[in-house]
Amino acid sequence: MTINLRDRRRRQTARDIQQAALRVALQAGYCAATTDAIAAEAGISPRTFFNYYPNKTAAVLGQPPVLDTQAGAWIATSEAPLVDDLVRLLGQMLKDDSPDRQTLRMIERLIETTPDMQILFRKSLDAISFALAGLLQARLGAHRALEADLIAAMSTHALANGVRSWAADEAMDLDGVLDMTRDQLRSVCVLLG
Amino acid sequence: MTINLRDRRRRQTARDIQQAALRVALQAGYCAATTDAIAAEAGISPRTFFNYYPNKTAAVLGQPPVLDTQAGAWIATSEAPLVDDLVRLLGQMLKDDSPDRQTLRMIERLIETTPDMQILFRKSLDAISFALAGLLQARLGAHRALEADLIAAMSTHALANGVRSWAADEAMDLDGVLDMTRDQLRSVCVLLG
DNA sequence: GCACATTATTGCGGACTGTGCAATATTTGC
DNA sequence: GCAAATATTGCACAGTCCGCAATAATGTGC
Repeated sequence: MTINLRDRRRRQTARDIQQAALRVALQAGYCAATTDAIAAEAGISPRTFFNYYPNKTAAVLGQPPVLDTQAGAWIATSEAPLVDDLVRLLGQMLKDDSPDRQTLRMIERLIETTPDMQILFRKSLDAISFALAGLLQARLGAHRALEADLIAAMSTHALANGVRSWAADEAMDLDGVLDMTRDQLRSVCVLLG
Repeated sequence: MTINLRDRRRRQTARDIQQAALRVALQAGYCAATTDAIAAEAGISPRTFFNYYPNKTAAVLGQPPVLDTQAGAWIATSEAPLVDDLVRLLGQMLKDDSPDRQTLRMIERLIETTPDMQILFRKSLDAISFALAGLLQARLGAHRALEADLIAAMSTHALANGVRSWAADEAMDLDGVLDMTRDQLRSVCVLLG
């Protein structure tokens, strides 16, 4: 149990720091929220803050979901329609992550007051996009590398749109996010002819 | 001539600083390239550096092309296929910008050594994506806001792919970039079914 | 329980970024 | 050439982030 217990504590502390960061940032504004103030709010030393997060942005956004490329390798050989496979894969990831609505709402509010945060939010999803692009390239072939990249970027983008709606709408569940993601991708295809 | 002359000097200095920044970053690595070193290389004081660029990233990437929403408003009412209109609009912007192959190549090389730069490169194109999303929403309607966002993101992404190929391939011209952009968008539609 | 190994926390010092301000230099309009 | 506008610079300062070493906390084996 030793490792798990420590890890659990670590994750809890990381979450506490994120909550503190969001509270301070929402109250004082993102730029005015110094790492010192966040550390104070979280009840840790300024130095410890950087043991948990490399920078202020990471602390505010927390750890984004991770796309497990091992567990998603099936997509390379699947013969189901691509959109369905994409949504299935992203759904797998989303449920592993089980995001916290309250936290996401605070992030939402912060983005409203600090539009620059939106770019940082997207950036935090780039790791997913990159991993997904790799999987898609395995499916589509190296000659479709650029397209794989585009589809990956658009899919994570669509998922992010869905998650933001989910955070705002109490009545929505995670499957609703996936439905929304699928709808967006299909609509784009139709619109682009 | 007064304003134009000063402006020309300003733009030239900005370009000089960018070149200096790229030289230093390529030689020492992006992280190790301090703003002081860049200023020294450009022959200006460290303080003057920040009169031209808000930060090191901006200096390295230079000013990205700007999508003129006035000149692109026609897309809202056009009845041509969307892909064609998108490519036409982006082509208009690209030709206004007349990018410098040599500079882009240095950026390319920098991205190769510092993969994080790729994210920053994309981020520098977000302003285009945002402007384009606005135009597309005018065409598609507010109920398609999410899709407009997705199409805008994917289009600028595809254009960036094209420009990077153009920088690498001496035989390619700007129309080739646009052809590539169109091909990518079409392929994505086909692949997504 | 007890000593031990591992890990977490903290303080300190330092390099770097970015900004405001005021002094100085340069350019421009007349 | 003179006065106004603009650009450059030095200086001081707040803030970010990291390396290092000392200290505290926690889990392991006995």
